[in-house]
Amino acid sequence: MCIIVSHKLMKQITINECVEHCRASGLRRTKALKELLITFLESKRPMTLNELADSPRMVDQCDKATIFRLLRRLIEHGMVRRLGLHERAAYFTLLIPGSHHDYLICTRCGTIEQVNAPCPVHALENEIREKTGFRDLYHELEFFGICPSCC
Amino acid sequence: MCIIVSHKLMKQITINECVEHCRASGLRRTKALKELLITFLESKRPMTLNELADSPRMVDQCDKATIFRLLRRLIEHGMVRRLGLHERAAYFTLLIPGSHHDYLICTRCGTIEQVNAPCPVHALENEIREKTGFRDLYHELEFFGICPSCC
DNA sequence: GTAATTGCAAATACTTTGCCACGTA
DNA sequence: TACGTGGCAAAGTATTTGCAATTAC
Repeated sequence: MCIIVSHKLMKQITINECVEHCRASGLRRTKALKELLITFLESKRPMTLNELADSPRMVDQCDKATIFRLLRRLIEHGMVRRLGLHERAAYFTLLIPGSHHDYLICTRCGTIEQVNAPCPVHALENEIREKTGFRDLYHELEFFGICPSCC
Repeated sequence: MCIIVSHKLMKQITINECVEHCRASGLRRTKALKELLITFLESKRPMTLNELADSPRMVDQCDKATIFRLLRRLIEHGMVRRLGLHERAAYFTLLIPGSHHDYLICTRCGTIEQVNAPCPVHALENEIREKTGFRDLYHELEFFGICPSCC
């Protein structure tokens, strides 16, 4: 069995899988849905609503509100995730030297608490610093889930 | 030497240190600044602008615009950090089963790229799942820094 | 035919700035 | 006194919704 698959073919497979998954979830097979999925698969990094709407595939193709509602449906069906711990608003944190914290957030009630455990990413951070040449490196680590009270 | 310090005293020390640090950076010793720092130190978790403005210490005390500008100054002086990889807008990402990525973001030019290394937090994630009873746990990990092109 | 989806425009919400008064150094 | 800071109000930008028209099934 051949495990060497062209990226194009791979993408094609994944797109069809994605569309089928959406169909199975009750979504309709619309052009906007397919184009959005392709845009995501081609991007390799998280995208904002504006970036999605302005991408070559979607501009002049469908309204920003449509993409917004598509994203919402895809999130509801677990196919898309909205990054970060914000509900619209930005979060700020005080930086105390020598004090780093990771957070555990309930996606249902929104509670944010500190994780009281040694942060396991320092080694990777050092590796990245050495290999990429990035300066002033730091990281953010958040765990999300449904807390016992909300289960 | 006594290492047992009351939380209240500890906080007092930290607040004074913070205020002094601000003074050394050229900021003025205003009431709003001190109240904001105390609010942060009392919260133990990241806060939004609205949360800060509505907190008991700050409500009816100073304007939201004032807090906004204070936060901006504190960020400029490296005493506060704004969480997440957003410049105002939310980021979305497609969820492909079995595919997890961490990201490396340049805080100067905004470039976002995938980190091609095994993610080191699975063990901690399992530990959190067992110890806290959170369900449907997942995590986000981002590294921030200044990329070689921007240095 | 029916129900989901879309476009357009309007409403919300969060963020940011202008301007002048005020307080800190 | 001089300049950073504050309050208030308005502007700017992102998100979200209402409704009628359209499209997928």
